[in-house]
Amino acid sequence: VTSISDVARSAGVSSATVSRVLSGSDYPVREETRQRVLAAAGALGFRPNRLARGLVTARTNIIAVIVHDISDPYFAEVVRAFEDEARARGYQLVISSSDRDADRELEWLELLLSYRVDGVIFASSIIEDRSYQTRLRELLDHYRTEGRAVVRFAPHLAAIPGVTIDHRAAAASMIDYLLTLGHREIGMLSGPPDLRAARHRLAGYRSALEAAGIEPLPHRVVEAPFSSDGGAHAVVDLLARAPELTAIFASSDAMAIGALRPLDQAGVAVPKQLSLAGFNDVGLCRYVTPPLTTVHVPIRRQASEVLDLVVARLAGATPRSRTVGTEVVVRGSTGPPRREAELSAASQRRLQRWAADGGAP
Amino acid sequence: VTSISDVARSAGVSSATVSRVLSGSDYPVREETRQRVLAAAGALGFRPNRLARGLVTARTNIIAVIVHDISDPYFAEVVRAFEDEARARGYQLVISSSDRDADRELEWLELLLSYRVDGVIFASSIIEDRSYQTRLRELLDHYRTEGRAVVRFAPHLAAIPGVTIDHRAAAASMIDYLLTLGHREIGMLSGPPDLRAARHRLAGYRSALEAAGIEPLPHRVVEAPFSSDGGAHAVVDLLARAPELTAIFASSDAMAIGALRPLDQAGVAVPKQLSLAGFNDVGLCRYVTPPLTTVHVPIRRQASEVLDLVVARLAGATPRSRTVGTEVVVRGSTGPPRREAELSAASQRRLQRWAADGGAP
DNA sequence: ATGAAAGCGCTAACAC
DNA sequence: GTGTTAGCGCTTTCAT
Repeated sequence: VTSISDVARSAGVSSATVSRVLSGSDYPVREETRQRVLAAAGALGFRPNRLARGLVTARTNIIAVIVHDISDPYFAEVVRAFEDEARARGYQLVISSSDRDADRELEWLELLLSYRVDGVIFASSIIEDRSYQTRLRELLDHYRTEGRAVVRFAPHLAAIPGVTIDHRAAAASMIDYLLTLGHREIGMLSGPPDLRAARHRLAGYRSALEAAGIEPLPHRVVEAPFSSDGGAHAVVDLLARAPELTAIFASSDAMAIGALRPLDQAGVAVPKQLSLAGFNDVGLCRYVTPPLTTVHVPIRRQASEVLDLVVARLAGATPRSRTVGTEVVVRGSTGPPRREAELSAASQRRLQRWAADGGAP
Repeated sequence: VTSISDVARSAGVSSATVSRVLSGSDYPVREETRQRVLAAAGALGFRPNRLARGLVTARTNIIAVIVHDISDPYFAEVVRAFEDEARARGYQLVISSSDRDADRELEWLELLLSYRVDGVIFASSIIEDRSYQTRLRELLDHYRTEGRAVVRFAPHLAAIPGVTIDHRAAAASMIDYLLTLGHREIGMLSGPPDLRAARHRLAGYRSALEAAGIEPLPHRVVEAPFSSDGGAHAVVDLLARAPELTAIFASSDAMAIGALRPLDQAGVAVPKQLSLAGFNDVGLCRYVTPPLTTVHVPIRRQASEVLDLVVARLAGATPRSRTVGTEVVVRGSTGPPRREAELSAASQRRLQRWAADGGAP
């Protein structure tokens, strides 16, 4: 209701002076005048209108982050990290779940552009879809020409600068660890094949096995959504196809945690009869039973560096992409392989029954 | 880069006409003219500047939601629900984690006001702090006079319309259920006492016990943060003080899930030796071991109704608050009480040791 | 049905 | 060091 000219009148100065004081400009203003403005603004409870400011400066101090699904614990942690880092740099965060829906994501990017957000962070892996990528490139051109920052936190368009992990190497490191434990029959709960991150992790699984002289058998991999539900159903499928497995690497912690449920129900002891590992190291890994061995991803550091890239881009620099390291965190869900060649027939039956019962707890 | 006047020129009409066509106004425009405008806008790839629009209409189509911590699985689900509901109504969502920090929350409210968000949803329980509440009321007055919507999803200022659950009754219903199972020594892992939701749940616990003729003993309640970490440490404390407990009601699922860890480590079988129940029914409850008995909260419905309130407020109505029901969901973490009076000395020692080891998994 | 013009609240030249 | 003024891109009277 109260505008800059009200403050100006009240302080007996021009609106330009008020703006210079209140916008944090480094324009010289006499100390006494400055105090008068500040006092008037305080007395009037003045809040500058950010829309008006954004309209003239073409900067909003808003950064958008696009994730697949904010309700996924991993993304929730990621968003939180971004929020803290953004705040520390004076930016606000807008979030959006794309649900891995290409159209929705594009629609969002257009909308964000019309809100003149300063930058967009892709925290979700790129969707492998031709027409999406073409449209995407067009939009990104708009962002570029307007001097807005586009940065990636996940494997996305290579042209976008970003701070990512090496999903392939990270997955391979976990497989290497399982090999060290003595496992040879290792299966994988892979993520959605249209997501680059999922494909990279799968590639890491395969290459690590090959490097150890083990053929990566197709029936030992099953694809599912990155969710607990996905993991729960997928593990039943996988063990039906490949009862010889002594270890399973899940492409996400959520999947691994989901897999624990039917295994527990069917009396398959983890890690005694079957080792299970996840990916991401969400906070929850420490709290499930057994605590989950997983690939630790340094989310906060990654987020911090991503924000640095955003700031650099906005300052006109052309920063280079970086990769941050991951490491295997050993907890209770992995151990040496069991001696028997196959999971007991009884366990297998119980697993099937669990699935037949609709996966009830 | 391209503005409404570019479109106007290209279509051979005035910018007013373009605005009328593109802003979805119901102002009459000849069909042929409308088509010409649409074609020109399409050809130019025109995106209206939302800041400019917001500056004149004083509406941004942005709704802010304030939660305590987006990385908490419960709030992550809540935010997701809001996101979907907001999108369905043509609004965008800005989120903010207040971390239960009064100053930060107030700062946010000011900032949101300066961004001219159409509404604010308090998804987090009010902080019991005098000076905070005074400042809060002032700010809310600003929101009111500017015709912006402020709605609550959690127990907050009673003056704010909202859709909430009855935390007291919900907690009592869980205690009633435990009583039905035969428990008499029931403890509680309560949340932060400065949060109204936590206090309401505690009150429900007490009143349910009293109604059953059981004195609610103070040493059977321990307060902790709503997190898994909080629950893990608190359960150790609680059982040290009250080894006679046969059941524990945790004020949040995260706490309950956290509590499972030390219990498992110490060999305290859940529910055989100790029943454990949570609150909220986050997706994860189904996947922990054992699956968690908890109070189901209809988040999506609640979120949907909250958005309805927001829309109603923005339309000038003064909708009334509503309460939605909750229900006890029985899963595997609760059962009849054990026969022994106390937890075994060995278990107690192991619990202590777990804590002494720094709560390592 | 359409256009001209006056702002919305702010910043950024430019003048003094 | 301070004030004047011209927009930023849009919506909205008010004419016509």
